[in-house]
This record gives sequence, C-alpha cells and structure tokens, in this order.
Amino acid sequence: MLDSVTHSTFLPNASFCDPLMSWSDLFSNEEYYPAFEHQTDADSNCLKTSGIKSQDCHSHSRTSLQSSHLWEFVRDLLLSPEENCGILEWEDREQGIFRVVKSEALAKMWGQRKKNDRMTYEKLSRALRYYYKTGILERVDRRLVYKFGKNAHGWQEDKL
DNA sequence: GGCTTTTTTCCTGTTT
DNA sequence: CAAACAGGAAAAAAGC
Repeated sequence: MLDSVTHSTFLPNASFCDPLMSWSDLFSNEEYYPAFEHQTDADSNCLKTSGIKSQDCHSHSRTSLQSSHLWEFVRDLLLSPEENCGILEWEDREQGIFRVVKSEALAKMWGQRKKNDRMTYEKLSRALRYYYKTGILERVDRRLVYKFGKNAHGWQEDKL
C-alpha cells in the first residue's frame, strides 16, 4: 500500500492543490472511514495530481503523516514533498523557518487527519500559537511564517 | 477514573 | 476589504 507512491508519471497538474478546489469536493459527504483503511486518501489524491517522483523524498516520509501531534504533522508534511503539494515551503531550511503557502489546504489536510471537517486555518493557527509557549515553535513576524523551536525535533536536514 | 496536556471552538480586537 | 495574528476562556479529546 505504501507503494501507491510508485505511479511516478509526472503530472504537474496543480488543480487539486488549489486550496479551494481540493478535498472538500471529493469528501463532501462526510462518511467516516474506518481508522486506517483510507489513511492515504488525502495523500493519494495529492499524489495523483501533484505527481512527484517517489525517489525525491527522504526515507523519513515513509511513515506518511501518522504523527499524532499537529507540529509533527506539519513537520512531516514539510519533509515529504510527495504529499505536500506545495502547501508548505521551507523559507530557511537550516533555521527551520517555513511558510504556509496554502493555509486552507493545510487546514483541510489536518482536519482530514483528525477526521474533522470543520477544521479551519483560523483554528489550526490558534493551536500553532500555543506552541510558542512550549518552545515547539518560535515566533516569526511575517504572515504565515513559522519557525521550529528548541523543543521541536526531527526537522533538521542533517539530523534525519 | 482522574489528572494533565494538547487541540478545538469561539470570541473580540488588532494588524497587514 | 479579506485574511492573519493575538490570546483569553472553556470544552473536548488524547495520553497516562
């Protein structure tokens, strides 16, 4: 099942990565799927459309986005180009600064992960702001830009 | 089960 | 103006 990544045809179609057009339409009827059977639904949709070759990615991304915490989810998304869809983007890889390129899409993906279709970036960002207190994230005074803090781990390029 | 931590929800105000 | 940012408060969910 993890080999769903192997249809490597290049397909630079970005329509599914459009924040407004993505999963809400495909999952408009909010059926609840059994725990992990459809776990890669979001990912494969992303894969089909963004179609980035599997070899590009670090081995890290293999356990695709099962992380229970929000910051880990964000981190893993950042680390796995094939499911990222350009939702997140490194601003400064060394310093762990990244930017949320498609806020709405990120919220949808997180909501999908938590089986919560009411998730919004507004609410997601509130959770991110709580991380400032715990040192998981640090403040960057640019809109949609965050930085991993001292208590975040597993994001550093050389420490993978 | 209770307690703690994390996330969600909601809100009101501010800033970009 | 719309979208982000800011946090307080409270409740729900998740972990232990």
